[in-house]
Amino acid sequence: MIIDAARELAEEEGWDAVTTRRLAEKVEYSQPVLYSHFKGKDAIVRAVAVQGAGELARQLRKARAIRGRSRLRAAAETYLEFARDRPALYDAMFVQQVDIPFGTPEAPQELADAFGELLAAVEPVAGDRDPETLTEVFWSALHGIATLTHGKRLRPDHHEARLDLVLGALSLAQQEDRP
Amino acid sequence: MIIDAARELAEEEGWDAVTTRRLAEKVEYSQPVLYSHFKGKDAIVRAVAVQGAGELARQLRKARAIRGRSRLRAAAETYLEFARDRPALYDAMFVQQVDIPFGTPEAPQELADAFGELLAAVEPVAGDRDPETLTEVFWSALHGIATLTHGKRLRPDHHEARLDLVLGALSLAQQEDRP
DNA sequence: CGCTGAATCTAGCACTGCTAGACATTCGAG
DNA sequence: CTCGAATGTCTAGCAGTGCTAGATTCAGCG
Repeated sequence: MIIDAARELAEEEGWDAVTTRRLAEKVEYSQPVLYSHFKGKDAIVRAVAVQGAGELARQLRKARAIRGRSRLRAAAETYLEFARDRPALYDAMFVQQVDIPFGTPEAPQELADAFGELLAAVEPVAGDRDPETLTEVFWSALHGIATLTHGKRLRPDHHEARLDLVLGALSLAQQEDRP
Repeated sequence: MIIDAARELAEEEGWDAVTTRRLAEKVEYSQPVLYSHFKGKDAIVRAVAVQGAGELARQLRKARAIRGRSRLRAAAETYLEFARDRPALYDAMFVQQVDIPFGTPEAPQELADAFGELLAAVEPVAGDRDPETLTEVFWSALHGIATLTHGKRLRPDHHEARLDLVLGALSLAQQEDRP
């Protein structure tokens, strides 16, 4: 309930508006109650982030239904749409430095799932390249585009072209298509 | 002087430690003096960011001396080293949402210069791809790697491999090398 | 000397995350 | 059925934040 309220508040007015007092007001409890359920504000943000990762993994999984050549594109578009449509959620997951363990075994399942979905989309085009490392590169490119776009640091009307270039550069098939 | 103090404080203890009071103490003035020179804390951060962009542009320019096939690599390594060695500066420039105009003509010269350096490094390998858009993609990939690495979200011991994959994917030469 | 205007200061506002201690309610043992 | 203990919640407060109003100091100039 606290997590949902925090997420809604962040999505409506941004994380700056998520103060312990406003959050307490929204869940209709007094402020200190939050601290009996979470260690602090960071822990709440972390919980929202993990929940968001589950949501992202689910959406990527749906996109996975689209097979064949456009599967990498489907994953990329899904990822970028998620970042665009849920900016506050994306922020908590990947921008704010909430120290969630990532690579390690004690990383939340939701995060591992999301990465796994990306990996599954990348694997078919990996060729002789290491799939995990290539997925990290794919993810980095998407993350860079997502955050720089959100910060209005890329030309807005070249989004499609950028995506085409990323996919073209990463996928072997496209490379072989080149004359 | 205020800008330098802010940058030093941020580089030593992170942006969280940069409060108007501590900053005032460091420059040996009282707090309100800051507001007669800058509109607010954001303006100070923005000034530090612009200064940082100039620094990045200068380092990229030095790297430009290295010609030929490895020029793209030199730019990428320089960029990532800057992000790694000056994390606070990088944060102000590209992570915190300080609303600096980016694409528009009234963007600070320093930023245009930095982007221009990346563009110059990308152009030789662009082929029939649009150089500006490809530079945006290159930048996004580097930015993604920089921020995800800083947030401990990528496997630390695969940095070189990731860089190789990015350069291999973007450069036409490498593509033609492929059997 | 007297004045003006710029520069600087002290004091304070409304807010933040977080916590100590008081209070109420509920539950289990006798 | 009673009564102590445990649980949950509250009010009040601390130290810190960005920012500002108003008082004060001090230089240069007529």
